[in-house]
Amino acid sequence: MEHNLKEFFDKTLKEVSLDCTVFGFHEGELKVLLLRWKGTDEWSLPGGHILLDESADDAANRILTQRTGLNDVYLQQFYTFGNVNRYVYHPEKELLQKLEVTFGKGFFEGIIFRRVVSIGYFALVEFAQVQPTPDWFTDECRWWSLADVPNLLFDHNEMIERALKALRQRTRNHPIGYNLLPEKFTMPELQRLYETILDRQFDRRNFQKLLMSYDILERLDEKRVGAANKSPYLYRFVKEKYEAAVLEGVSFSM
Amino acid sequence: MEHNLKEFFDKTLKEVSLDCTVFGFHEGELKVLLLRWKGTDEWSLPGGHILLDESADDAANRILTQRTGLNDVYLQQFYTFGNVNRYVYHPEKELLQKLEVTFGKGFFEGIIFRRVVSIGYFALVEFAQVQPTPDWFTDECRWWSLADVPNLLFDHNEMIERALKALRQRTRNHPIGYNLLPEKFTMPELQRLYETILDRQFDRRNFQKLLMSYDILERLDEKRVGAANKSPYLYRFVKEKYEAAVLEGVSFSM
DNA sequence: TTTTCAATGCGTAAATTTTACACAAAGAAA
DNA sequence: TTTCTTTGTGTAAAATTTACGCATTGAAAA
Repeated sequence: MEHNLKEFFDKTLKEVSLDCTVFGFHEGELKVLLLRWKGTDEWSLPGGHILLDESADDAANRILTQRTGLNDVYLQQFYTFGNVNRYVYHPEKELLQKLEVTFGKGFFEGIIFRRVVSIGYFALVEFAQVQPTPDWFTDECRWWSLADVPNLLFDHNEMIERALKALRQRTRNHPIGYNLLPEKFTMPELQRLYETILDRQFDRRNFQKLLMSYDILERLDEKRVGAANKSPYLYRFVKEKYEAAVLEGVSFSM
Repeated sequence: MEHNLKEFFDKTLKEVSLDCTVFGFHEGELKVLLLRWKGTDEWSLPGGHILLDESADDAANRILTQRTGLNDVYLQQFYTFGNVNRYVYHPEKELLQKLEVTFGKGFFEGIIFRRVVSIGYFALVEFAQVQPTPDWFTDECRWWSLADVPNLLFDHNEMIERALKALRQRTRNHPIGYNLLPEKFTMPELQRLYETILDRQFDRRNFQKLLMSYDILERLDEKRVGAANKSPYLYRFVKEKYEAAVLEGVSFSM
């Protein structure tokens, strides 16, 4: 490098992309949004490239909006994936052949399937609000239960694993739920969310005590009716207090 | 994008770099390694590009070795900087002019000073072991006390801030010190390290109790002599136990 | 209509963890 | 020899976290 700058520069990496692990919570399970590539059975995370006049965060937001129809979702960068072999974990060659049947021979020449560095984001969204929308490379976009996620393209299984770790980390230091639950919810539902994310059980009374101590929840005069048991109260986050707690951080110490 | 893939692709970002915040600990202060650009008074973090056959981590290690002479330093990726304006925080234009005096007009054309995404790493090194070494763009490399760091080029001040936050976060969840202290050290020295990183004071007795509870330290039969006070014992990390604690994590709960 | 069953609402005591705190001894410098 | 700074050491109080049981509700089943 020291002797020929331009020569060195030609030997350096010239691509960045970005991939999002979109978490939703439904029927007591964490879900992630996956895309099926055109003419194949291969799935991957939603992702894309950064435009020249766009920050990485803007790009993540744009891509998220395109895939979910939602505008203001919680988005957090958690890791940048820069392994040399991150594109050869899985049978991409066959994938490329299948894709060329759909898109035409040589279509991807020098465009995709070169090695790139990818910035990993995770998003938290309200499951019911999402309109899963495939992109130009894919013809299906749908939720998968975390437990059922198949072998994904590239290093996307590792991405989900790391995203989950980052989500757990965040859950231990910040309030969570405003982004994943509907406006009104019961205390047991909130507890189930925490239990699902952290993969542990908590004592009902201690959980309620701790969450109420954050002073971000308001108990409503409504109850959820319909189930074969005592009707639980509905709660709602007090937005300003919740946001203050997000900024300050809280310790979920169970 | 949906209609012309290649056209879209031309509008996307094509550069990645990487910058390292190298932390050392000396005379009770945290230090960072900075580089002064040739023919200027402008300083920046050490950084560089990723080679085509290299992972991001490998690149960080290579760059670190080049700047410090050290081989196995603790390195951790903490954030990827992707703001649109990350190259226009500071007066780069004048910088470019000054650099062209040194390097020749047009030398950097299309090579540096375009917008790039940069992966931020921080490194922890043993201060006394480092041989600060400038790179091809710079003619000085030296330690700066964190408190004295000047206005840096690009978004490097923000990088250091975030690196410090990440270091604090790590210090709260993992043992630290093996990477920053010499082989043998006293308990008060270790305490000062923690106090410096976390910017707080701790009670001597409680600190010792907590650190010893991690079961990663061995008290030697030696003492540090020379100071005008009672000679403190020397301690050393038990490597295997330290590494186990790094993997498992410990909570620094003071 | 009555009974059953699963889930909810609610408070206190025990255990653990964290914090606060003081005095005697060492060793160089004055 | 005295002074001064820093070290080594343990216990009690406070705060936090964990454990735990019973009466009530409401739909479903009998």
